[in-house]
Amino acid sequence: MITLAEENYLKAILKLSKNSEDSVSTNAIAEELDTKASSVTDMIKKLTDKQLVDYIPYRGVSLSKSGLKKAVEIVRKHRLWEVFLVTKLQFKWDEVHDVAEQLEHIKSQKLDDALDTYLAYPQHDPHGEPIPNKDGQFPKSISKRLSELEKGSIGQVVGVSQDNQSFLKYLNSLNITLGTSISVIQKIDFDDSLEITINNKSAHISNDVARNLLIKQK
Amino acid sequence: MITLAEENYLKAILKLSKNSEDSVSTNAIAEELDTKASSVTDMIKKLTDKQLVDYIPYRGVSLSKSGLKKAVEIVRKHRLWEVFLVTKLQFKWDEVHDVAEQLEHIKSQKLDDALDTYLAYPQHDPHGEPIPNKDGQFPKSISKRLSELEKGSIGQVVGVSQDNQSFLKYLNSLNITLGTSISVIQKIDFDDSLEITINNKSAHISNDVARNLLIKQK
DNA sequence: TTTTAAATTTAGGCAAATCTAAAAATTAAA
DNA sequence: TTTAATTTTTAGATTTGCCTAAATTTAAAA
Repeated sequence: MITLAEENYLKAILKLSKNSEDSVSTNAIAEELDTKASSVTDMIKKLTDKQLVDYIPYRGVSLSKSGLKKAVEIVRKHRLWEVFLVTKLQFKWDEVHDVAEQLEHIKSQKLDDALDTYLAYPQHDPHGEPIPNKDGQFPKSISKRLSELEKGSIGQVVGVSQDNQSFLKYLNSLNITLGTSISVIQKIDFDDSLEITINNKSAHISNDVARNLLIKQK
Repeated sequence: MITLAEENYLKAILKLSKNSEDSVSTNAIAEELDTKASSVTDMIKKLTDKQLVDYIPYRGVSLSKSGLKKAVEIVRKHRLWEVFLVTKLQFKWDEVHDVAEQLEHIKSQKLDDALDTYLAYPQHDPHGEPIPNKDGQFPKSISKRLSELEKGSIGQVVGVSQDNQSFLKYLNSLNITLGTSISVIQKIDFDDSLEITINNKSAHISNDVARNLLIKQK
């Protein structure tokens, strides 16, 4: 049996290895989970015993095959529940995270399947993040990060790659939501920030924000 | 913050005090939760510290006002989720218990409310058990236990007061489900068992079973 | 009313998941 | 290439929820 704490570690490792590829440092996990490095070392040993991760002391951890499968499963459940909350229960896209964080740990294969069917096999969650299918395959991405677009490009917001409350609230304040049309006016070399127009009104956003906005180009 | 284990104890105490009224014995709780009496004593002390129960050593426990509120809230969530699973996700009535047992611990007032609304404020779960409303009030019962009916009475099954898998499977084998028409042919004094007809086919059931069948009389 | 049986509590321990403080290993800097 | 700084691990504790075995209290029986 895999515990709730273990599931959260697997999820964190998956998230971190997405950005940097391959093995993840103890400190990075500690920060992600808001805990201490020593606690992470302890838990990693347990996960190693269960063969959910590969671990070389002082060198970092990576998910094993079964660990990856488990982690993807949790991500899948998280995103399916987010779809449920928004499309069926009328939650706003910035209200779903904490609840989905709990629901993702419910253990029932039958429930997962039934929910997927009920929601008509969605491929993206309310933030535009891809939902892996039953076999753990992610749908092909049709989007780029706003930070990767050329000057003069035009596109629509199809997602975000970070769903914390404060980021989503900031987007709301900029009048950016799913479907919002954005064009790149100017790219500032100095700090990689961007001059853009949002529904034809101009604005200035940091690279940090641009990197987390997923755009489907016109 | 109230833990998962604590919630399960509150629920157990509520369930047990429903049948016998007032204070509940350590042993009864241990049996209900499939644990040891000494563990129960430990936990009861914690619940006492949190003022969720009233406790007199060697004399038993009862729910305090806030403990009762909490316990009813959990029951409410359990039953709402059961309705969801059956009416939206097409679960069978004997498949929902274990999953609802997990879902009942999700903490989100907003979710509870939204689910209730989404399900159109149901008053009974798929087993016919009453669902308390937001304020903890149970709907008035329109049913009697089959064991309480007079010889010659006729009625329809509107619920069961025990939703464990084996009981529900037994009912299925007798062709008893919600809405099934039952009439009492004979009451056997010796063991309080009953001769009945189920959709006009005769059968013999124990008092144990009859006590857990909720009937709406014609 | 003693004695016996049953129920309950206490004492002492264990595993999971965390922490702080100290030690060891790795990386960066002089 | 030593030294210093950073990262990581180990050691030793703590809390939660549970256990077994022994002691205590209450209830039942002789």
